[in-house]
Amino acid sequence: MKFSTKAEYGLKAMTNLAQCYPEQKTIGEIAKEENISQKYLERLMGFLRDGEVVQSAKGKQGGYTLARDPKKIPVGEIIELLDGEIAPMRCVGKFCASEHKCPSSMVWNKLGVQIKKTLYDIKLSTLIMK
Amino acid sequence: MKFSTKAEYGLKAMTNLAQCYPEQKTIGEIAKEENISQKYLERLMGFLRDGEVVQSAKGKQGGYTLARDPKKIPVGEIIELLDGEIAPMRCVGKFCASEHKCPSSMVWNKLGVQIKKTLYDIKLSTLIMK
DNA sequence: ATGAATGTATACTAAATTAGTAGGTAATAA
DNA sequence: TTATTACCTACTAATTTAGTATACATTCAT
Repeated sequence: MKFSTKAEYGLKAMTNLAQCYPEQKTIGEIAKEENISQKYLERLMGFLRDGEVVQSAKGKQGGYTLARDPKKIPVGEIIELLDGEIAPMRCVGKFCASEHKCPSSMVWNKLGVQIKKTLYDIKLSTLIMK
Repeated sequence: MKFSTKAEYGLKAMTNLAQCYPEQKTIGEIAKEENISQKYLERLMGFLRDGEVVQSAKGKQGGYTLARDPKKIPVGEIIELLDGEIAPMRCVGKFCASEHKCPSSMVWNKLGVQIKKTLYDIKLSTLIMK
């Protein structure tokens, strides 16, 4: 199990923005500093904006800022916006032929809850502490 | 972030074996009960055997058993054997152009440690408790 | 010994996902 | 009115995942 670069890039961009919060920055600046393809980052920022963890300003002098204080942005939220739901339980429901009698049906549930909790307990602010 | 079916199938097989521990079972039985392609599972079990979390007996009357008590098998170990290292820090070293000055260089470290801890704290035995 | 049942190994293929590119449109401040 | 920025959609390349095919090796029961 690992993170996609989507989540990696997204988190990098978010920690970058957290470090200048509440100032704004352009995608170009972030992409350069974090060594990410600007075009690709543009798309990723779209997901983060739709998820309301960042706010954007269009036009000249435009850019991005965090939508709230880094203390109130859980890392799990960022990851889910980019990578989809954390630790989904695929064996449940139609995927599980034995319909809820699958011997492992509770596995993903227990596991998912714990991982989710871990990732939601870590806040963006924690990641930029020195 | 999610689990691959590799990890899912592997964990299913392991919890299945945990439920009959210390008895053994054939790959065929496990594959049928868990609704997994037998051929594919054969390959996955190879990784688990190499990682010494299961033991195999060849030939007629052969099969698989857990290599140790389910209380002593962390879920994280199983997942790493199948999916590779958990939460690797891709921005470190050669992947990071700014060489250790990358503003997010500590992100994956902190995050990886926590996730790893969570997954290593959950034991196989926990997953089969009713 | 022999044969059936089991695990082991390797190579191949198909499908899905990820990562990235290309080329444009829309909005805004100077 | 122009430069700068965000925003949008379609396309492509690369990688990974999932699964199949085929053959071989080992062991037990008879």
